[in-house]
This record gives sequence, C-alpha cells and structure tokens, in this order.
Amino acid sequence: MKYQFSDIEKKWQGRWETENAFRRVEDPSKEKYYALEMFPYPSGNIHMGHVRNYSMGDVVARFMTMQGYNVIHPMGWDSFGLPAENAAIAHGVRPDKWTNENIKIMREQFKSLGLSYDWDREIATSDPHYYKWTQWLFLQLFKNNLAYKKKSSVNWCPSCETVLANEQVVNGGCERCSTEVDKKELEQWFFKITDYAERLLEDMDMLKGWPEKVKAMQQNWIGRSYGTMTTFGVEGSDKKITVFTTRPDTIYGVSFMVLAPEHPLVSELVKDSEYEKPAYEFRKRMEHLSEITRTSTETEKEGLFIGRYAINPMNGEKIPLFIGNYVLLDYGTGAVMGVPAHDQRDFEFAVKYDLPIVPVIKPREEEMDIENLSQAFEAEGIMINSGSFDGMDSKEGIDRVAEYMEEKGIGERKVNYRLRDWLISRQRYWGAPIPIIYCDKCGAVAVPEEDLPVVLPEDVKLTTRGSSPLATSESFVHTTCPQCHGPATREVDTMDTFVCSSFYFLRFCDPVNSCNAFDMDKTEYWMPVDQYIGGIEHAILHLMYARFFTKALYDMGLSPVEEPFENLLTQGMVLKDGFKMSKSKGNTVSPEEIIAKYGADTARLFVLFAAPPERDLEWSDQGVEGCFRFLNRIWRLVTECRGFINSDISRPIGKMSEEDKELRFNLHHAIKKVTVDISERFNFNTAISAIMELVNSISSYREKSGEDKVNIGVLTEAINNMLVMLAPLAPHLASELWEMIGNGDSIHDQKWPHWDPEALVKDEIEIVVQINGKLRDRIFVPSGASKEEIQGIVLEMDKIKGLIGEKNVVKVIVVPGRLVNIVVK
RNA sequence: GCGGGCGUGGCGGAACUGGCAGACGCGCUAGACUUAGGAUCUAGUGCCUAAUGGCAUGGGGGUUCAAAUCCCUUCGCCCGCACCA
Repeated sequence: MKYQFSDIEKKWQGRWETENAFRRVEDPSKEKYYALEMFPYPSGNIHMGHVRNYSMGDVVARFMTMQGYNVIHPMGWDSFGLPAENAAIAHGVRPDKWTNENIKIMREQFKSLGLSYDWDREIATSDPHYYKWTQWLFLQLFKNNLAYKKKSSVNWCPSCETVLANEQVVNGGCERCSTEVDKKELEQWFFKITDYAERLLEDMDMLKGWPEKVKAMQQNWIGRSYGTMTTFGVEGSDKKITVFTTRPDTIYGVSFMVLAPEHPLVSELVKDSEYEKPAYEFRKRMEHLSEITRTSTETEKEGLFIGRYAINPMNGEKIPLFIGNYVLLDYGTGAVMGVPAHDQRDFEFAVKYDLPIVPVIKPREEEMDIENLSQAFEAEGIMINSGSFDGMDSKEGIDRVAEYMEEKGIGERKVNYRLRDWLISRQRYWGAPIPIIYCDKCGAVAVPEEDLPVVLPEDVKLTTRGSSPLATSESFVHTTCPQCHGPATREVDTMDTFVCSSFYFLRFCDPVNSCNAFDMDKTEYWMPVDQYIGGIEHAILHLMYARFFTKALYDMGLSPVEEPFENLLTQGMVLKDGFKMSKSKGNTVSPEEIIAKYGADTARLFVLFAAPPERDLEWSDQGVEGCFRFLNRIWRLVTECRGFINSDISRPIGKMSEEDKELRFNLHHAIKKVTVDISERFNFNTAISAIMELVNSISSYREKSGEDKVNIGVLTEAINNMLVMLAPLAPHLASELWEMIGNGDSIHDQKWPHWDPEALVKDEIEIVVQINGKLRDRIFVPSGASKEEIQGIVLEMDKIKGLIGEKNVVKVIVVPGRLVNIVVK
C-alpha cells in the first residue's frame, strides 16, 4: 500500500472542517494559551516564508492543545494596502473585490497546509465590520488627546503618492518600494506615541520572552538621552534660542551656534538683511538634498553665517550664529551649541570656518596638548576655562552646571527622545477613512460613534495624483457638521494600515462583537498573546505600534494588559541559492507545487527541520526529498505492523528482553527530548531528528527481534507515542495512521505523552575512560556504581594498566554516568 | 562609531549547567534485491596514517583533570541604527 498523501490530506482537512475541530471558546476551567502568527497581507499567493511562519505557529498551537491548554489560534487578513489599489488602477477591478478574491484563494491555500485555525474568528481589516472599530479606536485616541493634526514637513513617497511615518523610511527610501523619499510641508494626522516613549522603553523589562535584538532595535529607535535645555539670548533682539545638549559641562567652550536651515527663527533673524537671500538659498539647496546625503556622516560639514550673534548665558560671551547642514530640525530643538574642542562634528565645522576652539575639559591624567587639538577631546576630564567650575570633574560638572542653570532660570534638565509622533494619514483610497468632519464653525469634529463606520465610497477616481482619491467623491466629501448641522466636509485621508494591525490580536478575542471593539471579559481571558511568531522586519514598525496601542487602550480601560505579546519568536528568511526568494531574482519555490508533489506534511516537515527557527533557511530540493522519504518510512513501518499491534495494550507484556528494554529506553528518551525541544526552545529541527531516531530504532527493533519475538506491548507503546509526537508536525499522516491501527478518538485529542523515568534507567551504562583528557577506552559499568567502584574497575583494566605503565597516577576524576579521567605524570 | 548576532565535515545543522565533537538529514562510496531504478534495504563516510596513533570547532593565548562551550586577544561575515547635539 502506497502513501497516498493527497487523498489522506484531503480527507483530514475535510473532516477538521466539518467537525469545526479547532473552534475554541472561553473555558474558565482550563488554562488558556494564545498562539498567534503575524497575519498576512492577502497578496493572493502564499510563499515559503508564510509556510515557515504558519507551520511553526501550527506546531505550537497543536502541541499546547495536546498539553491540555485551551488554545486560541486565529487567522485573519491585513487586507488594506496599496496592491489592491494598484490592481484597481491597472486592471479596473474594484479593490474590495480583488482583495476578497485573494483572501478566498489564500484561505484555501492555508487550509491545504492543514493549519489548525479557528476560522470562526477570521477577520479582515478592510471589512467595514472591522474598520468600524479601527475608526472607533481612532476616536478614542482623539478624545484622549492622543490623535492630533498638525502641519509639518513630512516624508513623501513619490511612487506610492502618500506620506510615510518615520519608521517607514528605510535608508532614505520608502519601506514598501524603496523609492527615495521627499519632504513635503503638509497638514497631517499624528498619534502621540511620544507620550509613551518612556513606558515603551521601561516596560521592555517585562518582555523577558523577546529576542534581545528586537528590544535593542526598539531601544535604539526610541533613542532616549538625558541632557539640558539651555536658552541663549540673541544680540539686539528679544528672541531666544533654546538648544539641547548632553554636555552642559562644556558650555564655557561654546564658540558658535548652528541652527537647522529650516529652523523657524532663521527667517526672522535674517529679515531685511544682506543675509536673507543667501540663507534662503542655502535652505533651498539643503531641502533638495536627499535624506541620505544630508544625514550621512561622510557629508562634509557646511554652514552659513547669518549675521547675528547669540549670547552665552553663562559668561555673556557673544557667539556667531550659523545655519548648517548637520543640524536636523526634528531632533532636539533644531539648534545646537558648537563646542569644537569637545565634539568632533563641531570641531570639523570650526576648522572649516576658522572659529575659535576653546578647550574647557582637560584629560584627568595624561598630558595632552589641549591647546592644539587635531580632533575633539570627547572624553571626561577636569573642567578648565569654566569660571567657578574650574577643577571640577566634568562628570560631576554635568549635574552641577545643570543645577546652576536651573537656579538662574537659563536652563533645565530634560529627557529627549529620538522617537517622533506616528504620522498616520495616507493619501490613498484603500484604507480606513479617518472619521473626522471639518466644519467652518466648529473645526475638526469627530464623527459620532453611532455613525460609524465611515464607509469607503465607490464613486472615486483612483488615478488622482498627489491627493487623496476620497476627495473625488462628491457624495463622500460633503456632509453636515454633527455639532451645528451646517454644511461640512469629511477628512479625505485614510489611515496607515499599521493602525489596523495594532489591535487585531485584541479583536481576535471577540471578533464578531458589533457593540464593542472587544469585551473585557473575553480579552481578559485570552490576552496576552502567549507566543507571537513573525518576521524580524516588523521589529520596530508593527511591534512598537502594537505595544503603543495596547498601552493607550490599557490606560483607557479598554485592554486588560499593558504589553500584548508575552513571547516573541522572529523567524528567519527562506533563501534559495543564498538569496531571499523573490520573483525578480527568479529563485522562488511555490508552496503549491511542493504540496502537489509531496504533500503538506512533507512541506511542513522540511521547513521545520532544515534550520532552527530564528535562523535563515536555505531551500534544498534534496532536503525535501529526505523528509518525504522519512514520512514514507513511517507509513511503511506502521502499515506493516498494523496486523499485529494492538491498541488496547500499550504496556510491555511479560518479561522484557534486552531489545525490549532498549526500545523502551529509546522511546522515553525521545519523548523527553521532543517535549523539551518544542516546549522550551521551539527547536523543531532537533525535535524532528529525535523522532527520526525513534523511527530508526523501532525499525531495527523489528529487524533484530524478528516477528515471533516482538513484544507487542512494547512495540505498540512505541508506535502509538511516536504517532502522537508526530501529530503536531505532520498532522495528516499521523491522523491517518492513528485511525488505521484502530485507535479511537482523533489523535489531536490525545494527551501529550509523559516520559517514564523508570524506562530511562539502564542496568549498565557506557562510560568513557580518558588518560590526561584523551579518550583511551569505553567500558560498561553498573548504572548504580559509586565513584569508588568505577575508579576501582577502571584502574584494574589491563589496557589502562598498560597505558599508565610506569607513570604515577596523580589524580582520578570520576563523573558518574559520563567518564573517568586518569591524570598521570 | 553604537547595538545585536554568527564562524563546527562536501552541505543543512547537533552537542543540556565545561565532560565521548560531528546527533539527525542531505550528498557521496560499496554491496544486496531487481528487467531496470533516481524505489527499498545493508555497511561505510571529519582530516592525515598501512596500522598503532596523531590532528581537528576562524587564528593566537589563557583558566581547567577536561574547553565548540568560560576569559583575553585577533581576523572575517551578517543584521539593525547612525552628523541624535
């Protein structure tokens, strides 16, 4: 009988579907487990990355179920986004239709992999029943002053024709299409994620189950620094310029000040002077430079004196004011004090423009020609040329100078973050409309909650360039003000799709609720996500936004938890020939083909076996063949045994032979290894290899024993348990064989096996004999032997005696169960 | 520059708290069965050596009875951030 994987897989997928086998509801009597994989964009085709991601999640879900947990394992679609809109423009299909078609196809593909999802919880972010709550949550943020609109210079992707959040600009290019990003002055909606900067940073301590790398990346992104805001006066003006510095101890060394060319004060300071035109031209030139050139360390410092002077509030010194390319408007205050002696950037600037370099810190010990620096001295040291602070250690000086400034009212200590507010407006059609109405009298007014959702109109021109397509729908734009009932217009921008994915894990707990986003009793039962699995590419974007949302909702009493994801697993990429699989490289392998050729179980097994989960996986056709052969070997083994193994007996019968004991040992050893590898480390690769070893050992047991001497109880126990352990990994085959050998209930309702410590005790164990750390022999000793006994046995061995010869035995180390090391001289 | 990680056979990768380096799989070699096999089974497979034995976890040094594992140093690679004041 041949292993007909395709019939088997269809049979079980059909059965799971009709039985609704993976539907789960709250059950207070059971401990819950929330297994979640990042939901996909429904592109219409799964790729190997999906297969890997979702296979891992499926093993976790099925395994935890067998461990007795009430496992929620939902799936849905991150279905808003540009591809649908672009397809609509290119082929004239409606975005909703295109999206729903794709979802249909992908849902079938997921089912063909045998993934154990509770499809009753399926959601799609582009479904009005879902985005109603995206909009509702927007309004909650709005009411809590966490959503606001402001005009600012924002990132604009000319290819996607929309603005982007800072997080979505990668190396100066668009996160989606890599097109170089421009700056545009626009009025846009933001979420005040900066209000949560400190908590996003601090609460990372709670994320014990997160990879260090991801935490480090977020820390880096939030970029906290402690410093001082110091206010400088401007000569001949009542204007003030505030700078942020982490080095107030160097303030006596300030010899110039640099403002960002876009700094709002610049135009006032140069007004009607000879510097007005050059400053304007300088700014124009900077704006035209790409973000990369502008912010590269390699770019030469460049600046322009603007004819004005600032006053150092510490010593009243007059210092020239510049605008310069290396000062960024959106970090700190957009202005820096130049301390060339102690900051390398300022040093380069000062050298170029021949500005004084005044040392105010000298090294603690070694003598250094502090008057003739060849580069900035950035280390700590002793303060000099600093008035009453002279002689003070600069490290202490940071605090003392800051205190002094606070006393005099010229400065204050401040924590500064690199993190910017999250820009969520998008000038595109296929997203959740921002539920705001503009009224000439009342301003920006929230759409009343009972009017949600604000549904996407269909009478739009999608091809409109440069502004939101929603603006082209007369019926959508014109409305009445909810407050004064006068004529008003709707906001025409839609929300960043990352907003939709910032709370979907909460909605999964209560997916069809039409009165609330999610009921607290449900989220309280299921949240937090116990295991989240997805790609590292979301380390900052999605994972930080989701954390922010969860915290904001927690503060509003809408989320039971402050952190959404207890444990995070970031899986590696699937590569072929050393590169990420991509259509443009032509190195893709289609999951559908692999499933057709070898079946879903083989596909799953391969992606789990070929590499540990976090590491990149190199695709190997031969590796796939190997997994297929392994499943065939199991098929043959079990079908050949089906006639004489008995499901009623799963314990050894009568007296056990050495072979019986060995098989039992191997079985319980495998149970232990597979259990530990899956539950503690998610090392599916080594778990699978342990099952392979077990299968090998069952085969050789049959070989050695011959049919007449097989202990049916021992063999049955081994095969049954092997199938149970195979069930989360290759669920179709395991189900089929389980049923074939006459076992009752579904294999997935079985309890995960426990290993029997008794079976792991051997009568005799092999230990290694070393002389001076070198392997010389191996011997069997009784497993209960004491150190002294083992030492005695070993020293009496002829081979060992011969090897020791005339040398003196200095020391004998005995590690029971492992080795004996004889140290001789 | 800062942060995270990696380096083990021909390949993917094992090795728990320091205790037999190379589990498992792929590939390869030989053999068996077969009309045939790219199916299946058996045996072998880190390198050097005829063998006893020696050498091996990027390189060098150290700690230890014992190091892939701990420490120092050095080289190489990957990823993230980066004129952050």
